[in-house]
Amino acid sequence: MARPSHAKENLIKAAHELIWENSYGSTSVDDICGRAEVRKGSFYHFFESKAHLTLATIDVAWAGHLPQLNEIFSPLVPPLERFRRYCDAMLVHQEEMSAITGHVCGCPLSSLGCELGTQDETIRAKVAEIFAHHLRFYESAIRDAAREGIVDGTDAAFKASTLQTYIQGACTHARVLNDLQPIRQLNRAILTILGASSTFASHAA
Amino acid sequence: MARPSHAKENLIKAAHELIWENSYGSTSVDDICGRAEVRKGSFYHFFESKAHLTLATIDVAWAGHLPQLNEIFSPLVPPLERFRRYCDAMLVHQEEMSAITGHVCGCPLSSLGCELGTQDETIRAKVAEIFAHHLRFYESAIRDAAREGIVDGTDAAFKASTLQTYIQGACTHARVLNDLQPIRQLNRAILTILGASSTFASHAA
DNA sequence: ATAGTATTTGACTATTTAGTCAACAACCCT
DNA sequence: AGGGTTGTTGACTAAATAGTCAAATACTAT
Repeated sequence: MARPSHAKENLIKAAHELIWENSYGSTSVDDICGRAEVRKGSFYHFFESKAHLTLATIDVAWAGHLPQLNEIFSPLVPPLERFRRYCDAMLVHQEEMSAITGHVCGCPLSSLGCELGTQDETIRAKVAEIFAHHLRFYESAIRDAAREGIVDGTDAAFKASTLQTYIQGACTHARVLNDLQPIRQLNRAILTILGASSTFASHAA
Repeated sequence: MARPSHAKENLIKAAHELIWENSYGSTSVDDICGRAEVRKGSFYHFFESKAHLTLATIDVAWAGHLPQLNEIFSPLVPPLERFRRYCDAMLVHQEEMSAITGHVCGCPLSSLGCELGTQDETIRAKVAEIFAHHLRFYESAIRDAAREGIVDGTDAAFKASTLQTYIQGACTHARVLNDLQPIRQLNRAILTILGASSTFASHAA
């Protein structure tokens, strides 16, 4: 071992920020190196290519996100409150990014997956895999809610995937409209989709 | 007047296809010229830049789409059937593109708006404007359905925007998963969101 | 202290990219 | 028929881009 370095993590952080704020296509290796304050030689010391760095970026982001998901979707939390907290956290996150960048940025994974979905199969598959993980959180919350009689439990899998589609739509839509409204309405829409009355919702919360 | 030409429309068609199939960022002016079989000088004779061509592409696509929307969402069509036809048309469209390209391509407007939302305000605004038009179709269908007692009519605007968010999510999600499933489930999910029982749905259809 | 290893650097190449331009060609109108 | 206008062409520039590499450097472990 020799010479400790923050270059690798700086590059990952810079890439994550730039791609999220702008796009994969408009973010050059030079841009990433510039923000990370790392020279290009170091970039290629740590990563084979921009695509490889992007994969690492996804891994690191997911590793950082999972503990939060585990906390929010903990079986100890009442099921509808899990969604409420999830939506709250997302709104806070989006508001922060919006304040920093001046734009609503949406979901980095979703935007990236959409942009590269037809072009880079490795990245597409990784994004899809992480979405599959999310689905399990939703599904188990729906089943728990069904057990408590708060929502109809038939076809929890369909409901979960409907929720996921909706959540992804809210992020995309917010970015396109440059307006946080779709994310503000997220929890309400989720309750609508689940067929849980808002009375129930405030009851659960 | 002099010298009739298909160059302009060829360029618009090529740009639309390439950007939809791949992405804005990965589609170069040379790519577009190549597919359109038009030389670069002609490109810049008709368009100031790639962004300007893209704007024209959106305009042309929307002009071509509007008549179909008017037909599908005609007040003469029973309201829930409008959505059913809309979903059917979308699925057919997506299946065609998927067969041609080998990938699920999603909604060109949505993908483009998402990719450029934070970068090109002109394009973002135009995409948002077209989405606003769509919203009116949804909203009027919901109101008509409410008048017939098929769905709850309180807050039709919220329901319409929820639908739009969902539809956009389905397109994005289908692209990311490279799977038509979210689009196949679209109509069912729309009925769920509207709170119309599937019995009602098949009744209306 | 120093040997070994991981990291850093900046200068380098080759390719792709957007965009320009002056000369040329085809068509319409009169 | 031929003048004016519009469209076409290909060669051009300048900038951006991904990626390479050999030499230098700084740390760690012994």
